[in-house]
Amino acid sequence: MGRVIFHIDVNSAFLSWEAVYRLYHLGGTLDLRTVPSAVGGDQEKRHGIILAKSNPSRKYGIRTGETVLEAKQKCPDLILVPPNYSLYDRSSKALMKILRDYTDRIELYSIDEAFLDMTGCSREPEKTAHEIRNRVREELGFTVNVGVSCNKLLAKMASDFTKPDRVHTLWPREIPDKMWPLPVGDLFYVGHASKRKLYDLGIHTIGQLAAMEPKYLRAVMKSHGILIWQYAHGLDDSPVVTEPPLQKGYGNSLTTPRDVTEPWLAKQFLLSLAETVSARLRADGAKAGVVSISIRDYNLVFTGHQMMLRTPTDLTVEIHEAACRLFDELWTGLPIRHLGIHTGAVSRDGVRQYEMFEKVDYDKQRKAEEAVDALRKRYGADSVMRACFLESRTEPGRPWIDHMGGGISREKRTVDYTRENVL
DNA sequence: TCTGGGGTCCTAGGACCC
DNA sequence: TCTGGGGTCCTAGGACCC
Repeated sequence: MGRVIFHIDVNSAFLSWEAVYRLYHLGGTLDLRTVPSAVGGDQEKRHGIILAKSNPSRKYGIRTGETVLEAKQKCPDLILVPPNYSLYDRSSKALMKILRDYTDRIELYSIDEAFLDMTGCSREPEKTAHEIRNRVREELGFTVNVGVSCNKLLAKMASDFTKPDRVHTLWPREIPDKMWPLPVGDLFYVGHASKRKLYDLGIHTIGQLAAMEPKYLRAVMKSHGILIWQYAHGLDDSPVVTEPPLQKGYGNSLTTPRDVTEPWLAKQFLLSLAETVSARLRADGAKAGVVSISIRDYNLVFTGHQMMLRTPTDLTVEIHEAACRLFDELWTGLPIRHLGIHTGAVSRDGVRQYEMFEKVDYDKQRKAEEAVDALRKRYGADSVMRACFLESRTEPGRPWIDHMGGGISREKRTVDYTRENVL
């Protein structure tokens, strides 16, 4: 007996959730979904890309990922709203709660997508799919597409057919009719680079890809060639994974409001990033054995540098120290647009190996950072702040570093808990 | 055209070991 | 001075997803 897999996909998730919020929680009268509108980042802070768009804005050729500026040029009347991640989190949880009424074999694929393993359910799959679709619309106010098939790949391809508020099947026998005529770039895991390679080979549709000799694809595209060839035939036996796998790494990165040319300022941004990364490590009881940084310069050229730590750590100070060393080794002096810290080689054994000559007293430092974590959890991220951030905030001519504190007031409590480690 | 931020996996090359 | 082959670890970079 074959499997039955659903893929649930929220239509224009960020935008729909904002639209519903404005209608039902703020009592607004305009439904953003009915006019050209989009969720986009703040241009002032150089975060200006389109994250989600309404259906009517499709007519203007607005695409997800393009700059807010481009979108505005295409449609001057475009209504832009800022992202609201806590709203998305709540909306996602409400959706998942409904889905759990149908099965507990759910894989949360992303904030707005899930796979359901419906194998063995007595009801007809399409009927259940329509019930889910209707319930989400009626109870939550936004719409979903449901893709129905026998594996995750086909279910996902199916949910991407016509939108919104639709159920589509893509059973294996339907592949030639429903999937093979599609442009090859629509296939899962055929991104920009693969698409270009395939076009160079004269492959424009999924059907043409399916007709290729897999050995040939392997020669051109390595193992990825085999993967997408299998996908073009609808082959996928990956299971619906209920338990989220342990995270392999923790990272934070940011586009600075303006290009950074001074090392001290770059290192201050790195401190801010080290704080959030290490707080997440501590919250998960994890330690990182590798620290890496990335720099994107004003020409948008990406570079990275990494190092192994002698001892895995979850301390802000140690991750920051490593990041600064890497920065000094990597930075060529070009103005910086984007900075990132990523950690890897994560261990979760809960013990700290002590070195012969510890630079910092781990236990003492760990307690201090833990105390700050607790305060921030209770009173908000801005409740505790390093003195260096306060000072730089008030330094004349640098008001733009503001965002690092999220706009704190000077009256708020500040604890400089690692004076000696501040730059 | 002037591109955010969070991840995962794969590959190639160099260092090093036997 | 020149020379093999196999294996592991580390790093850089690319590709993909949302």
